[in-house]
Amino acid sequence: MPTSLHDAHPIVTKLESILTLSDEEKVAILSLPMQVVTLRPDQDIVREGDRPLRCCALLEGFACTYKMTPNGKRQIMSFYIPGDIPDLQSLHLNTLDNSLGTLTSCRVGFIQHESVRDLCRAYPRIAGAFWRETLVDGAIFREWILNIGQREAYGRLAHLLCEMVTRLRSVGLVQDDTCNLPMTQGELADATGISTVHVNRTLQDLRGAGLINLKGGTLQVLDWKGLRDAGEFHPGYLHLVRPNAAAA
Amino acid sequence: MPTSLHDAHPIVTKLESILTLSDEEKVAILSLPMQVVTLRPDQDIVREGDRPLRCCALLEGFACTYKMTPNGKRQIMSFYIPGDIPDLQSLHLNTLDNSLGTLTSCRVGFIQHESVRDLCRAYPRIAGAFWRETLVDGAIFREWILNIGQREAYGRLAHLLCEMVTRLRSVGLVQDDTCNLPMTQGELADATGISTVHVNRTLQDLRGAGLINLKGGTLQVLDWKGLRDAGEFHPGYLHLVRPNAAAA
DNA sequence: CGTTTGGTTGAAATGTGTCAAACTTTGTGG
DNA sequence: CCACAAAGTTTGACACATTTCAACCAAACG
Repeated sequence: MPTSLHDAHPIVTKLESILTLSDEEKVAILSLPMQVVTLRPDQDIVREGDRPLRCCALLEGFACTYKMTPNGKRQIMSFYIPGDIPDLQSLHLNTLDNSLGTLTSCRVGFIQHESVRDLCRAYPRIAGAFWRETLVDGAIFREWILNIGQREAYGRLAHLLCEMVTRLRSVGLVQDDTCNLPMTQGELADATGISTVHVNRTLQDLRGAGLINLKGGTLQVLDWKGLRDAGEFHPGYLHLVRPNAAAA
Repeated sequence: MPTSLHDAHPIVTKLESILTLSDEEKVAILSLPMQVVTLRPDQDIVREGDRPLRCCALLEGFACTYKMTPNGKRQIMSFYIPGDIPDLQSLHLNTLDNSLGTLTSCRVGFIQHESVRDLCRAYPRIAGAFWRETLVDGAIFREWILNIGQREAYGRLAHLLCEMVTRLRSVGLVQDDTCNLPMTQGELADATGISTVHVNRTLQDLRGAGLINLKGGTLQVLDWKGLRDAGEFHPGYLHLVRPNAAAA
């Protein structure tokens, strides 16, 4: 629940799910000069090898980072939801080592690196908050390594669904165990390192077990405990401030 | 090649492989109060769930971060070599979401979080350097996700070996295409998400193809170009300042 | 020198990938 | 609003990379 008008802004909501900000800090963040753009689905925002001079804040929609292998295989490294700043790392890493693309239609806000740097200089706690946000990203990458490396398809997909629901819930995008989850089975496949066909069969298994209802871009969790157990999901790695809000 | 005496210190060598530091900054880093300890192989330094008040700098030896699944499977997320600060993230993430353990006997230096914070306050560029170091860690995690998710065993191991050689070379630990690589096949298995048995067979394939010579904890690269191609290895994601020093 | 740890081998079991086709939904232009 | 195209989902049969189990061998170590 928003405690003030400012909380309505996705970036602040997200930062507040990770730590607490003073009103002055919130205002400072909201005053960042930002160029807001609407993008269509399946569009690249930045590409591997680019040397961007700005960051991209996701305001509405779903996006992902990915890399291609020489043989044309794609690995999705991370899904991004409203409030995330998927390429915050470009602030310190000059050359992007992955591409960032939309999954759905997206509203994004571009912020010049210089503006972010100024903000960080003026408000060291905000600098820490941004740093922390990139560290949580890293924690999610680590969990994905475990997920892909050690779990078979069934648990792997269950875990991914748990993570998405938990993250969406933390920014208020889950109602009644139901949320928007618009990625295609092919995209789920590229994220989990499973073939599209097998994702399809495994989702049927999850449905058959009465855990979920996933259709037409909408996910309904029918049995949270069951899904959590299937994916051995423990939300600690997301480092949320209010983990209670995460557990259904 | 060390350009001054200070470069002899692993932490500075490492930071300088990622960016350039002024002499004053180097001195400041070297003046950090540090408790140096020698640890035995296969010892935990910190564990998942801990809330450490200090960071751990690896001065000598090999270490790794890992997580266990409830069924006792282990996933190694990252290998660490001299100069790395494996749990720098704990500066901003209070609860550790992975364990950190030694692979070999290690010399490590513990630095209080407060000392690091003071240093970051006094030298914003160093704060940026540390931030950058955690971002490079994140970039490596992303590459591992791709490696585990999209490549089969042969390429996966080749890629891992390329990465280790490149990182070791960047801190001066490779001579004549030969370096210390003391992890067991079981550890390579846990890092790549392959069974130990299959790691064994795949290493034999790599040897049979004339790419490497790995025995008794020593790796010799016989055909760098061949190994690089097998693993589709491109070192960009390591964000090294002198990428030339990386290519053999 | 025995014990432990790590490496190697073979055979059988299996989860997952591949290929190819059909079906369903979504989106769009006439 | 229908018709068509495009995109996404579902299905079946088969191939295969990798796992598992179990045993044996080699090296390291106290």
